[in-house]
Amino acid sequence: MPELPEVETVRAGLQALLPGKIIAAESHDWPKSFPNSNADVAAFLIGSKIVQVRRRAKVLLIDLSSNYTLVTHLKMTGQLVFVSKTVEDSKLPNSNSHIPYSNDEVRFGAGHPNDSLIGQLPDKSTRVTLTFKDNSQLFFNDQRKFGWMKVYPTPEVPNIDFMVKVGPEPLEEAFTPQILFDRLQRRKNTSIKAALLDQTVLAGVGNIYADESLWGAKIHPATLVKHITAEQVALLHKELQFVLNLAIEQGGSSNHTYVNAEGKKGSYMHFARVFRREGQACPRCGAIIEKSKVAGRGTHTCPACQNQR
DNA sequence: CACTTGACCTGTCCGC
DNA sequence: TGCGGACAGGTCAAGT
Repeated sequence: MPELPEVETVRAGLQALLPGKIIAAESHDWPKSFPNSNADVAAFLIGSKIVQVRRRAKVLLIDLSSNYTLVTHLKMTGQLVFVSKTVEDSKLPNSNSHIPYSNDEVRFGAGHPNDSLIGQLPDKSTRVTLTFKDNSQLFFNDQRKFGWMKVYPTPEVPNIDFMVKVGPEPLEEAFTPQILFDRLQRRKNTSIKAALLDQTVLAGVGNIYADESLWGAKIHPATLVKHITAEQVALLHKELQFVLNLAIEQGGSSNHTYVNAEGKKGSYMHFARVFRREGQACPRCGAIIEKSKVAGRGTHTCPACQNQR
């Protein structure tokens, strides 16, 4: 589910709330969602304080005072929900209120199947629960169970296989059009869409922003990398940064309502030009947007202004 | 090595 | 209302 902008939105929100929290307990109901052993958890998590929340590619890194890091991948349907229960249900002015929590509750991530469950966590999709010393909680919900949380010694994080292989961050200054061109050369004989989705080429791009940036650059997603010119790559570089920055500004994309730390909803889908807009008019040329399959993924294109070679 | 496909899971939607 | 199949914002392990 989440791509770079969504994970970055989650990171910023958690960074504003978690530092200083002390972990009092951890529980999980699905071993693959939290593969570390209970003994490890007790030793590395319990009693440690959250120092900071970082991000690399689509991975969240929660650094702890114990010099361990909680590494989290949300995959398709993962979300992190922070709940600070500062008002007891019984103390609410109206005890029948359907708003059992204070405004401190913040829900991060997109795609939760039922937003009415706010205030009723843990729920069916809750895989991991962290309870802090002040009784606030962090829930890792993940309907499809693809995501995971693992604990690593902080100094070893850069040596995790994924971290070693993952490509450059597309929004860092060091990321130039030339670097994008060079990185793409390792996937010369595949489609540009498959190359963009390959995290070893470039970090953080997924299905939405691949389609959106390729539309911006007027490149058909099925175009082979070897047929794309340096000029096209330069334009794609620009469009990637534009789309990712806009999405971060909008708090990410979501088809279900959610709010980030500032109380804003993720509204990039409002700005999407092709993604999930099949059957509608291309905002650039008016042709009808089509949906097909490229690199095994649902792919949205304008048949008129995205040329294929 | 590079590329493609299937697997990992649950839930929803759509056609019969 | 039920059932089968396709599909969903991601990554691995296999296969060719």
